[in-house]
Amino acid sequence: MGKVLAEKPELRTKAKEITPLINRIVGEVNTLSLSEQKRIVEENWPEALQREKVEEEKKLPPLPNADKYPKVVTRFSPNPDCVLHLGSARAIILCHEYARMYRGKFILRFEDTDPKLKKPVLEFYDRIREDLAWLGCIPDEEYIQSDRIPIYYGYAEKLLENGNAYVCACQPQAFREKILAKRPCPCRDLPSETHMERWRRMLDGEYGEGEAVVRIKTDLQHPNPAVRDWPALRVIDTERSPHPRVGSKYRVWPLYNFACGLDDHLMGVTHIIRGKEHLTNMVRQEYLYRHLGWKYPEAIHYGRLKIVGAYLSKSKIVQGVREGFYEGWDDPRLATFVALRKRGITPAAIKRLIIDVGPKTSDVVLSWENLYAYNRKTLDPEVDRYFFVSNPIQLTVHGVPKTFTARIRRHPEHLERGFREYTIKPTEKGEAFFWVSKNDLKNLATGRIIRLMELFNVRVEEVKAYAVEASFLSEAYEDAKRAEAPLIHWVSIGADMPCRVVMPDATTVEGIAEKACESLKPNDIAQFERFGFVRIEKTDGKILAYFAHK
RNA sequence: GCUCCGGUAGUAUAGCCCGGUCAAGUAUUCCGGCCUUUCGAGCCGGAGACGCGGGUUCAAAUCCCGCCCGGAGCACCA
Repeated sequence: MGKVLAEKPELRTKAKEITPLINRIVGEVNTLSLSEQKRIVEENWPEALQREKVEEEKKLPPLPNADKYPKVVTRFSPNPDCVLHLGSARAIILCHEYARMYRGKFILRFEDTDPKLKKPVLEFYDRIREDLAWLGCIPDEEYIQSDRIPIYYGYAEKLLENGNAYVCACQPQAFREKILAKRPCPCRDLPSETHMERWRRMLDGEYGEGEAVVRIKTDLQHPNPAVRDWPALRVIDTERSPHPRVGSKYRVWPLYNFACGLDDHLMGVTHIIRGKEHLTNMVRQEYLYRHLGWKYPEAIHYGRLKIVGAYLSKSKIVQGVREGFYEGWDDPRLATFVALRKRGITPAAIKRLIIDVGPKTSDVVLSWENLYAYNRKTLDPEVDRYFFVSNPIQLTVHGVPKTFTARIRRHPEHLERGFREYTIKPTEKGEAFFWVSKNDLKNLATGRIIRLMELFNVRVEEVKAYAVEASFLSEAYEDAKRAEAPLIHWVSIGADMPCRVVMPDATTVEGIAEKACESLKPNDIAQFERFGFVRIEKTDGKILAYFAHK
């Protein structure tokens, strides 16, 4: 029914007449058997059974009103008080991606205007730049708000002169009561000369912390009390709380809405992309823009992003690292970019995940599986494969008739990457020794036939606590296939090297890797077959690796 | 409490503005099969969702109303 109307919209007005007709025909068709129906369709409309497949890379929805601006400008504006983590990924990647999509500009702006409560830390300015570079989101321009204080002062004075702002010297509590009652505080209607005078005194240090604040006039009747006459600049005792970059040079510091509001316009930002916790801030800043005769940029407020089991709260991360609960900013339990990088999670995977999630306003709780799936897809064709035996136990094979040479491809689809080669030479008694994983013990029951991958087939004769005895069976892979023997990986004793893998929960797995892992370098990512993807951290004699995922 | 948002399979997303090719598409996950010297990848098949209740309409994931649930904001933080 719907299909008919969709294809022939001119029939819609006659919907009532058509309904019984269609019902009758559908009824008739349904009396036929399924195969009968299929046959008729094949005879008359064979093309109807063709299903086409179109798979395309997911793209971002278009930016609102992008064509109204000569150049799209976005910005990412972190407070340098922590390293960046997955929670920031949405802002960064969306801003950067949209800027690229429209051949616009992507700005990095450090919002370091609170030397007291959210004190910036010098090391993070660079760490944030590094995180961005790793993600491939290099800013076109960079600003630091603590360098721009005089600019903010200039606008403050202008607003004070015009009577669009005032210096409020009320006790915070007294002001609160007034504003909640939708009444002006005593300072609000004082002449602007008085406010200019008070402003001087703020700058001269005659007011202590909390004694005076510049407020932007809004609407006292506004339904949301948080919007009414919001604070724009306050006094901070920078002798006691010096700013890490400019020390105690300034005593009056702008607040978020003032600095951010001014800068977005001053830097020509056309599209603000930030979390929805800033929704009220947009309402507040719109008053500032009105006073200044500016047009507010387009704003997109996306929802919060979480990932199961990981803290994405800066304060928790900072606290955990400072107290030594975490090994550092790159502790594998953390969802910071440095931690993800250490584990071998690629920027490409993060980017695809964020684009997949898009800019919508509802909150999302991501599952790691989604990230892993993208990462696996990126890594699988790229990285080489090796054997790593976790929880090793010794396997002795008896009756090995000759010397075998195993040549194993580094990657099954890329022969040009070469081989790992091992010569298995039996002792005089015909024995050969291997490391195999205790995890495969379930396959090692007595009498069971198993195949050592790319080598030969054996029959398990005896399983002891930390050793397995087996006898040589045959070489041909086909035998193993016929017997439906499990394929397990192995490391030849003597052609091995120790290896430790740090898991995402910071526990470690001890094991033995094949000798060919010598060619791995720090930062390489490898696939340990039947174990998972790992990033190599250290290789001096003993390998240290971090586990990404299966 | 007040002021705003939001709710499609386990997870994420498309569709909603402009009702009908939606008995809801895609990715991942899980389960089977094929292929393959990995439990990986690939291919094929299957499982699994419109928060609830009313209304409007020939027709509702889509429009309207009520409810439920979730989130954010309510700082001299960003």
